[in-house]
Amino acid sequence: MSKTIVLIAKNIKRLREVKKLSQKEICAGSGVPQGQYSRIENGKVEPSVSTLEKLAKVFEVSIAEFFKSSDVNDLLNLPLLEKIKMIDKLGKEEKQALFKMIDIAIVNKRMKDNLQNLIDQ
Amino acid sequence: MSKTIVLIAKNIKRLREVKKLSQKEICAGSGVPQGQYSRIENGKVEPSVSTLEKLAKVFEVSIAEFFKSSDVNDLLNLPLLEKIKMIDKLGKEEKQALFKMIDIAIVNKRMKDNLQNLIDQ
DNA sequence: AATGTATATGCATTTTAATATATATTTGCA
DNA sequence: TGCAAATATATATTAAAATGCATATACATT
Repeated sequence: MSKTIVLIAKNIKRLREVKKLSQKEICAGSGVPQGQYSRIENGKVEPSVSTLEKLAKVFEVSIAEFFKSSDVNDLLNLPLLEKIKMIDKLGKEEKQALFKMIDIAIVNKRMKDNLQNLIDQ
Repeated sequence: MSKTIVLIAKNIKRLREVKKLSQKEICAGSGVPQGQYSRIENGKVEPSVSTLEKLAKVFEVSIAEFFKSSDVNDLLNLPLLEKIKMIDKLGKEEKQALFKMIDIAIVNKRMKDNLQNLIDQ
């Protein structure tokens, strides 16, 4: 039982529960047969990308959402962790200043990426 | 040719180029045969989750990375929930400006609707 | 307990990715 | 240009998901 399949399974089940929908409804909206959907929610199969695509549509999320982990242990392996820990030790003002800079960086990066894409097309 | 496959293909190719590695090297590190890897980079196949898992490992990223788009059109088409999440990441000023614009839009719409009602009567 | 609804499982068939292998094609460079 | 490495493609085989369908099991409501 792969870690990733379990992760996908949990995320999909959680999303369905958040929306308070039955499997039947998800299946009607996505075209995925109920039997197969059940197997996916229970991590019995490795759903294909096209299946995930259909499900992402009814859940109104990006497929990336299915792969996001909220498990601390997974985050522990990220190289970023050390940095985050250090940020956490900073004072209130330093932290706020840092976060603002991060935000600006993100926005700028996204704008740059988008511009680049437009140029490339 | 599904949009998602192309997205995955582009992301994987980009990641490899960033790392300046050959397909051969990626394949040695991941266990994915070179032929198959080539097909993936060219959007000829829909890679399975377990294949993506292997690749994510050598690229040192989360699988979610493969599904992220920096295309403006895709950002515009993101499901509402995703958009809200992105808004949430914006800086204070950007957020306030955005909310003001949304308010104005709503007010305008309401005025238009009311006018229409008066006309219809 | 009985009934209806939701979810899980079983099974045969179809479809498609993964693989191994070989080979063709492109690309970079001396 | 010509060679070598990198990348793309071809084919046959294997493995696993998708599907349709049937049915079993769990869950709730009266």
